Amino acid sequence: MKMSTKGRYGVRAMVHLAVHYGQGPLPVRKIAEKMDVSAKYLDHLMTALRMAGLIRSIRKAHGGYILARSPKEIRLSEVVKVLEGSVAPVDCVDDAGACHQADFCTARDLWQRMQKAMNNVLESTTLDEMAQGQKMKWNNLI
Amino acid sequence: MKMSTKGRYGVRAMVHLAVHYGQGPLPVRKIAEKMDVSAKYLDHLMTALRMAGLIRSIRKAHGGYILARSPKEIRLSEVVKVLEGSVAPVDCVDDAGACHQADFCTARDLWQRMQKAMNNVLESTTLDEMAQGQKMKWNNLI
DNA sequence: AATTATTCCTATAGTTTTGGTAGAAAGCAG
DNA sequence: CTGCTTTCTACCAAAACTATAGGAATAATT
Ligand code: FES
Ligand code: FES
Repeated sequence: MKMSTKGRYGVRAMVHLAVHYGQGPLPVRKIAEKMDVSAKYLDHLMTALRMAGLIRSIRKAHGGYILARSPKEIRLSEVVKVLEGSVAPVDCVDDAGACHQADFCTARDLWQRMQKAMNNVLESTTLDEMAQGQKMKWNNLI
Repeated sequence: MKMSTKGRYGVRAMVHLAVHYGQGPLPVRKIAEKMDVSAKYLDHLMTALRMAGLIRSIRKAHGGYILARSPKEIRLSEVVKVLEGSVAPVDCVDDAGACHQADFCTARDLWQRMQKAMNNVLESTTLDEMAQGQKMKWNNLI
């Protein structure tokens, strides 16, 4: 039940963009530096986020990425979905055909309840909330 | 956020054992047959479940596996934990040292809420409930 | 027009995890 | 001692993950 670095890095990068929302574009290099991860790898994740319409790119010197919408209007469920795919713990939740005996399988009910529980958390959290929380943590340092 | 076949097969195998609880041991071969998966592979999972103390083996002709405790006393959280490890979506939830900046990371709060949500489902479900549900589905066929 | 900092595209590759297979040893009821 | 089962150890192929690399496109700035 682990999330890959795609989801982990991607969410954190989006929080960075949310924290700097309205302050111009943020280049991948800088985000990667702050996060202490490979910029070249983060590149790929940003591409996925861009193609999903969550961020926009400014391709030039001193360009970078900005959120496509206000942080208040981006739910974490969208971000995770782009990077990890559905949060279904097993495929038969989304597609009954994935398991042979799906119609008579109690386990499936359990997976469904798990998915619902996770989705509930992701759906009820916005990037703005996370950005606020992040700023809090930084302020407490002073 | 996918669960591997370990968790998927393992949970289903445990439900089988719960359904036949009190009716003597069930050999891996039969369980695998019912589930339509490789018996040799299921072997490994049963060994893990045995070593965790969830099932007991009877090693002889017409032997097999039985639940170590009543199905009412086995929560799904235990089963999943044995096979998938912690349900933490990322390692830093269980071990703050896993991420460099864990103390100042808002994402970690999100992962923690996700874990809690999942755990809540798994903790509040027993094997007995699943066995009852499974019997229901079968009865409805008639 | 050249410079420059950036995204964007495509390809490659090492490592780990997954999902199995194989074979033989050990236990024990009958 | 035979037959059915678990148990142990080892191995393996394919997929997924986690990158890395090199260069082309873009457009503001000089
Ligand atoms: S239907 Fe997919 S695990 Fe049972
Ligand atoms: S602390 Fe692990 S993702 Fe932030």
